[in-house]
Amino acid sequence: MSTEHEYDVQAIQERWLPIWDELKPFDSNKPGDERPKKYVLDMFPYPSGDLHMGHAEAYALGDVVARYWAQKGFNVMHPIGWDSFGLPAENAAIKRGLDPKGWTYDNIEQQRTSMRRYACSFDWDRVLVTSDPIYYRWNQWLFLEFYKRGLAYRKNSPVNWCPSCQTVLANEQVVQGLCERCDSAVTKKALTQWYFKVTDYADRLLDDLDGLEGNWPNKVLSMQRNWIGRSYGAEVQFSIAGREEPITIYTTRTDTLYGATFMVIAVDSPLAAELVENSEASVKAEFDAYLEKTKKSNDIERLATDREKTGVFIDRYAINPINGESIPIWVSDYVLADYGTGAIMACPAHDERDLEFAEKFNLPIRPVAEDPEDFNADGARINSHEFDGMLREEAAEKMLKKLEDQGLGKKAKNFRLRDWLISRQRYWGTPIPIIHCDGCGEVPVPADQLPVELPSAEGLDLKPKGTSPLGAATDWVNVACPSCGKPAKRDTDTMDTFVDSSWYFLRFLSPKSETEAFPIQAAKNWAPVDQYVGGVTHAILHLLYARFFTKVLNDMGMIDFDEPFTRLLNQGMVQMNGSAMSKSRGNLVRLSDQLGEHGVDAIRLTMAFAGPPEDDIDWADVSPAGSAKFLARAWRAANDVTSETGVDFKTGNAELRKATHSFLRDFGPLIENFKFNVGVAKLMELVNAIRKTVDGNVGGSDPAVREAAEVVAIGLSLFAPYTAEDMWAVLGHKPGVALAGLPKADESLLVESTTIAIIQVDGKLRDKFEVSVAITAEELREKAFESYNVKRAIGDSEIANVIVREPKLVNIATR
RNA sequence: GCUCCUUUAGCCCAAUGGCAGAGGCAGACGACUUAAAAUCGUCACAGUGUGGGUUCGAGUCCCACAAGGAGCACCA
Repeated sequence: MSTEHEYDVQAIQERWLPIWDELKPFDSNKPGDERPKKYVLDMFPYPSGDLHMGHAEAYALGDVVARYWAQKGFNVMHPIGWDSFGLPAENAAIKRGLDPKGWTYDNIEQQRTSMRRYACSFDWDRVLVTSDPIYYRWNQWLFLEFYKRGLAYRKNSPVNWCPSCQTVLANEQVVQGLCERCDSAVTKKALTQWYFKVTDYADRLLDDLDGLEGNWPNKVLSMQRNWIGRSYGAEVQFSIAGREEPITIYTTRTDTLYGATFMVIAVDSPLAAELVENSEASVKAEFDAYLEKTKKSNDIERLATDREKTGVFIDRYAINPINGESIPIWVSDYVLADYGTGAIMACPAHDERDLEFAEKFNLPIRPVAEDPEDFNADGARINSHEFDGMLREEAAEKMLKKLEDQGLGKKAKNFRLRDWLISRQRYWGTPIPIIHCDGCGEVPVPADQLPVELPSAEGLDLKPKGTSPLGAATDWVNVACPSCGKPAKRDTDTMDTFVDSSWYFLRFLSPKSETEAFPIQAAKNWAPVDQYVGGVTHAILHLLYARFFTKVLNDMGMIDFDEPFTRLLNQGMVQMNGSAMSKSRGNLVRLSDQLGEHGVDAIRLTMAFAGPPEDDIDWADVSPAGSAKFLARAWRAANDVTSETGVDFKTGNAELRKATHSFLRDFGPLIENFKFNVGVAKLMELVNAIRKTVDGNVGGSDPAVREAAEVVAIGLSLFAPYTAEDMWAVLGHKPGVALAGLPKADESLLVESTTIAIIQVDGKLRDKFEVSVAITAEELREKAFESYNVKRAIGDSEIANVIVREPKLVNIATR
């Protein structure tokens, strides 16, 4: 405990850290531990430097949850690791001419030290680092398992391409259509790349979101639903003059088939290329010019919403199967090559985009709805022969039936979700464990030859140049084919780092294992994650990929659940003066400065108290100095206790005991519902009550004061571990307030014999008085009518209704 | 354009459909002090973005609108 009668933040921090290292209160692997299990996980950080304010918020809030369950008597597994592969390390290395490895591991050490000082309740025996071969070996193993199941495959398709950096970019590396590194306009380029077949799981990924309702933020659920974007419709076959095979189009509006006046095909699709193959030179030239222009156009132009429609008529015709009509075929960039079949029927009378196109190129517009105002064509059909008069739904159904009978159409669904492009032409990532052999083709690296370790970066030019830097590591690239033994080459691409983070929560069960990705039995005991905590920035990609992996692992029989994160808490961001903190904006608040000025506990408490955790915190609006003041106040309250440990609380001051136990009743539900700010407010209330009791005529010797101070120390341990531990010592206890346990509220202390009854007339408060809680409805009603204020409010009005909710309320409604 | 969130005191934020205020910041006043800081105490301040509706009763439920924010975006 503090020797001075004064709250010394720095001294307290230095005192307890080594003692906790000894005690290991958050070791989740104690032999014979009988406590029920709880898996609490914070999204692991990228080691891009020291911890910043965002980390401070995330880990403060994650710690509240983890420490709460520990106080509730659970064996909490709260592990930490580093998501340490990726571009920032590589870019830093290029800039400084260093090995990405050194930069990465230096940062990890710095963050580890900062986390320890920040008193994170991590289990330090379960650390993982994704750039360790012992970790990424299992990325490779999983890749090969996916490959076996046809879930990992290579295909040639257009990808984001930065012409200046000469590299493929992930969607997330394209910012407003510009390369995040060099700000040049990103274009598309066709390349052969590795993909994971997420689309095979699209239905399950969408449908299973329903089961997360209530436990995941609605925002995330709707973002995921949006992203997956399932639509129901039909595939319809249009035969083509001069082509044997018909063209299949996808539509959600079979009911507008009679309004289809032309067909549009994605200009960059293989189908379009094929259709113009033997066209007249003039058509072909026009097509080629347009295709070239489209390829050069970048996302900036594509994003412009008011962009005029463009396209080329390719002098070919399709037959509309519903009426045998011949319609012209156009190519355009407004039809996407990789959605549906890359071809649509255009119904300009009932589709805004088609209408715009038709107007631009003077194509016929034929309405199929009776009411000219009915753009959506919900009402009665016209121009639709035997279907005339039918409403949208019936028309859709019957037209599809007709097509089905002729074998020209069938029900279909489509997803906005695309397969996951996982290959990167970069050095700092998990090598893809495939060997390319001229004779045998793609050959998986045999499991007993894993891991395929990254070669040293020494001598490699890491600068992006369109192909992976690993290609230059000739000793590494050239290997014997595992199948035929002839000279072959390793795949030189590395995996997207989202692969690493898609299953790391399972690796924590045995981070050091060299024989398995994770132990199946331990996964049964510990997983899925009971509580996941992290930023909303990962609402789509990371969470979707982790859900995908979980479903695949479930299908592989390795786990018995199919959702990885039972509950999810998304904390907001820390801002300064209304905007995200950044060096260039000049509003950067340094965590180390804040910790130095106010102490770890005050910063953690401020994060929890600022407001609901999912809201952004504006650092200009909060008061770490105020938090520090409260901590000192709480600490002094403990110092004011003069009774001995173990004193019988029952004889203590009744009023304070009641405050203590109503705190104990309210606190748990508040934390479990993530109302940390309210929980802190309740602690402040209790400290105020102690102060009042001590300074009043009861004094510090009353047992109720000790009881209240001990409860404050335990409750405070969730937010301010150093102060709480010191208070615990001041109160005469052995170190270990983190596991002291939250006492149960004594309900008998909370029973009221009287309450205040509210009397309303027409919903307005007119009188209130104290009544027994046992009062009958009849008695309360009578008392209400005796009130002078009530009589006056009623006046001459006639009474229409009297609502009595004894013992609290009477509402008299007048006419 | 589509989807979603938010709006309560000068500020950050509470309030199982039942007295609008739990807590804090900033503020005023007082006690302690030679003084200041720290500490302790007391106090003031809104009727819940706007307009409707449901209800005995609405900050809370429903509808429309406004403002601010987030995500997706030519997905046929």
